[in-house]
Amino acid sequence: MLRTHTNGELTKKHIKKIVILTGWVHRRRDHGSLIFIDLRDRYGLTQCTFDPEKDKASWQAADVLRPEDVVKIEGVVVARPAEMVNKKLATGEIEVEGTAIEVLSKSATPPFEIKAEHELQKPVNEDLRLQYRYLDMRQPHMQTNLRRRHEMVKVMRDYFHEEGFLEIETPILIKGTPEGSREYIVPSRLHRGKVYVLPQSPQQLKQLCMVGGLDKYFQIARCFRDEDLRADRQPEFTQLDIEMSFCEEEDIRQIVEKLLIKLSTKFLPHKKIAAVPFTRLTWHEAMLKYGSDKPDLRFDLEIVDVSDIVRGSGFTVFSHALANKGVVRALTIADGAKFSRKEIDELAEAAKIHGAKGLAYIIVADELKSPIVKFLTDVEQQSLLKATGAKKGDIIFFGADGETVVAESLGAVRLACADKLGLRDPNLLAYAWITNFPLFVRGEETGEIASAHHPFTRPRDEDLPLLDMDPLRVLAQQSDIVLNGVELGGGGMRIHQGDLQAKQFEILGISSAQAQARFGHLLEAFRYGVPPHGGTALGIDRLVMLFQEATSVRDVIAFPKNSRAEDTMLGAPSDPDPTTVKELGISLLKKKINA
RNA sequence: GGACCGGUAGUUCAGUUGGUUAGAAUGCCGCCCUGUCACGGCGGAGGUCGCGGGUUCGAGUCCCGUCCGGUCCGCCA
Repeated sequence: MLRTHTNGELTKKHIKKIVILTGWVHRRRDHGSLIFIDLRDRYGLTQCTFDPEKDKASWQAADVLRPEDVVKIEGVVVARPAEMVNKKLATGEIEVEGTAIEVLSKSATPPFEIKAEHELQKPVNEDLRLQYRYLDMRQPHMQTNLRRRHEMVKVMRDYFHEEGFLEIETPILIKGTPEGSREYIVPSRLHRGKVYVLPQSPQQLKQLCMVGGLDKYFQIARCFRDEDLRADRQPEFTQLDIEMSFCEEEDIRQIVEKLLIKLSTKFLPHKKIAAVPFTRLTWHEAMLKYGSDKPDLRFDLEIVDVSDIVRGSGFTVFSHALANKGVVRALTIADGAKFSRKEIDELAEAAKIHGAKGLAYIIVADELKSPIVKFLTDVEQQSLLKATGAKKGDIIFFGADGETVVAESLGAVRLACADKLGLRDPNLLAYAWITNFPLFVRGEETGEIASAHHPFTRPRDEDLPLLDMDPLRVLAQQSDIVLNGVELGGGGMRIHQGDLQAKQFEILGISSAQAQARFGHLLEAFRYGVPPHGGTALGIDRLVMLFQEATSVRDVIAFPKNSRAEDTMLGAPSDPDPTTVKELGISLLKKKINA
C-alpha cells in the first residue's frame, strides 16, 4: 500500500511515529506561513500541518494544493496542544507534521463542494449529484449508506448460511412471460429476431430449484421492471429472494421475522420494535381499518364502517353511495378539531387524489360543527359518535363511495393527519404482516380476473372449493411484510401440483396452449415430484433506505437511475450502434409483430 | 397517460405592486495573515434569469407554449 495508515486511525498511541497518509485534500487553511491540510479518505479526516520554518519544500507544495487533489503526505504524528484538540474528529487529538507531499492527481474545481460529516450541508440538486455520482459518493452520507448496505447484506448472507440456505445464482437472460410488469428485452445476435428477457424476479427459477431438491435457496437477486419510477422504485433493484421446501406459510414468516429482528437490533439498537412477534393483520382488516395494504402502524387512527348507521340518511352523498353498492366509513382523528380550514382543505385534496369526490367532516366540540350535520338526525349523530368513539376535540372524516375509493382515500387522509400531528415516530419500527391476500383481483381496465401477486400463488386450502364458484373470494397463502407504511416484500406458498396450476391458469384466462407456451417448463417440471414449497422476497433497497432514514432508494444505490429511468452520468439509454442493430436483426422483430 | 411543485452566478437561495446597473452566502482567482479546523481580513472575476412566443413605454416578475428536474396518481404478476 502507498500508505501506512488511513485518515481515521491515528491517535495519541501513534505519537512520534513517521507515517504516510494518502487521500483527498478536503480543505486547506492557509495562515500565511503555517498551512493546515485536512486529508480525507473513507475512514476519516486527519489534519496535516506544514511549517516553512521546519520544512520549506513541503510547505511550498502544500501552498498550491486545492480541494480534491489526491496526495501522499509523509510526516510525523504529534500531539495537539490541549486547547487545540478537535473533539469533532476521531483523529482530533493528533496531527501530522508534514515533511513531504507527492501529488498523485490534481483535481479540477468540482461542481459542488464535498462536505465532511460534521459540516453543515444543504443537498445539491439530485440530477447534478447523479451526473457526478463519483463525487457525490465522497459525501459522508453516501459513504455511510453504502457501507451500511454492505453490512446489512453481509448479515443476511451469514444468517441464511447458518440457517442452511444455499446461495444460488439464477440467470439474468431468461424467457419472458407477458404476465405481470413490463419487461426489458435483450435481442440476440446468435438467434436473430429473437429476444431474451430480463427477470422481473427469479420466481419461476427458484421454484425450479425446489423441484431440483436444493431445499433452501436464497439469492441477492437483481430484478428488472420497465415501469414508471417512484422515490422507492427503480427499474433495476435488488431483492433478498428466498425459497424453501417442505414448509408452511408460517415457517416463511418466521425466518423473515427473525432476520428483521436481527437486523433491527444490530443496526438500529436505539429504535424500538413496536411489537414482537410482529403485528398480524389480514388484508381485509388492513384495508378496512387503515385503508391500505401497507399500513403505517406507528400510530392508531382507525377507520370504522358506518354504512349501517347512515343507510337511510337524508345526506344524499351517503345514501347515494350506499345505493350504488358503496360504503360509508369514518376516520376519527384525536385532537383533530384544531385543524384549520386550510388544513382540512389539504386533507380533502389528499382524499381526492385517490378518487374521493370530497371529504365530509364533523368537528366534535360542545356541539357538532359540520356542514353536513344538518342532514343527520339526532339518532344518526349519536350513533356515529358511539361507533367512532369520537370525543370532544376530535374530528371525524367521512368517505362515501365505492369500497376501494373510500378505503384508499381515508387511508391517505389518515397518513396526512399523522404527518400534521407528528405521529410518525422516527424511533419506532412498526413491522406488520399483512396476511390472507386475495388470490385474484379484477383488472380495472380489462375487467378480467388477474393474479393479485403472481399466478403461482397457492390458494388457502379451505378456499379451494371457491375456485370454481367465486374465484374473487379466494384468499391466498400469501402475506406481505410492511415496515412503517412501506411494503418491504411479500411471499407465501406456491402451487406444487400441476393440475391446480393448470386450473389457476384457466381461471386467469390463459388457455392450455398459452400456458404450455409460456410456462411449459414449469408444468413439465411439476410432473416429476414437487415438494410443497414457498418463499418470499424483500426489497433490499427499500430496507436500507428505511434503516438509513433516506428519503429515496437512490440514496442507498451506488449508481441509480433518475425518475425517467436514465443514467445521466453514463448517458444511458443511448442510440444503438448501427452495426449491432443489423447483427441483432431488430428489423426481424418488427416483421414478426406485423405478421 | 394525468396532477402538483420547482428551474435566477460553479453551488444553495433571495428578488416586494412589472420600473435605473439582477443581489446574498458559499465556492473560485489574487493579495495579507504562525494554531486554524465551515480559519480570518481585503480585493476581483463570475448571469442567455431553462427555451420560444405574447402583453407592455418597460418582463426574472404577468399570459401562452415548450423542455428539463422532482413528488404523487395510473402502472409496478
